[in-house]
Amino acid sequence: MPELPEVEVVRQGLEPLLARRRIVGVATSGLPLRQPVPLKKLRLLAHEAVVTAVARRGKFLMLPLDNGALILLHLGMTGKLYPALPTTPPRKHDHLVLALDDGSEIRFNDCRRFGLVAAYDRFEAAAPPPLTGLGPEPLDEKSFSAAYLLERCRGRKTPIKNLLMDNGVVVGIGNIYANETLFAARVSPWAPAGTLGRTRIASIVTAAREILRRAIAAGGTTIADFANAAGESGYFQVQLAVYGRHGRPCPRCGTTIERRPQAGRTSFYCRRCQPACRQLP
DNA sequence: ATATTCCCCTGGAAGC
DNA sequence: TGCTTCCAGGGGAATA
Repeated sequence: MPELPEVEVVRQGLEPLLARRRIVGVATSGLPLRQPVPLKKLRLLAHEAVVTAVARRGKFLMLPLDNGALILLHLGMTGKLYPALPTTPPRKHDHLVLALDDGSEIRFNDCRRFGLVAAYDRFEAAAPPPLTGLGPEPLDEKSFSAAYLLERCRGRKTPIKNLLMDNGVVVGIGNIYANETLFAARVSPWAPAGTLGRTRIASIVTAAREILRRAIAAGGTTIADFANAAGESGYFQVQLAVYGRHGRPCPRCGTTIERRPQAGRTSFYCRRCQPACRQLP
């Protein structure tokens, strides 16, 4: 569920609770997430170590430790992080508990278990496998530029939406924000990437950045159950133009929003604002 | 190499 | 009311 804005909102909420805290205990549910949770390695690397920061790369949360090690978290579709006291009753689907030196705990809860908890020692931490090969951060104007995206699209027949959701091209854009970005840029999700000219590509880059920024400012998008570190919902969903709005009027032209499957996910679009085959510069 | 298809898992909503 | 089916913000492996 969480895309870049939601992960960033979690990061912001988690930082004051976790940064500069010493980890004094680690516990897990024993159930595997996307991969098994490396309890022994976590205990070896994290016990009595201080979390120096709460950082983000794409949809990954990074907890660098003062001994050079790194804990990596990914929320998958349903991952949540919440603070608790040792006396707080555990919730169903808690899979990791970090006990801190101030007597509090940070718990990782993930109903569908598509999330990830990984740990890397000081030598591995420079290039943890899940982070290698990731594309630029979309909010970084230098690395995620029109020139960059144009180059990545060149010669590609794959639909632009698939490419936008490819974390090797640009990180953090999932199904919601890919749909919203393409609507804002007036580009069909099925447009072959290589057919888009500089103007369209530039609109996509600009629209993506603008929408992600606004979503972060709104606390993220809560469709079913996204919550920040304080357990609060986001409210960007009220600003969504097309995602989940099939059968309702396009906010720009009034045409009924349609939905169609695309590459295993659902695309929402306005057929009038985002005509399928339009060659533009 | 590149592009769909399926699968991991649980639970809520919609359909009958 | 109760049962069944479908669907979901991600990502990677297995197929074409």
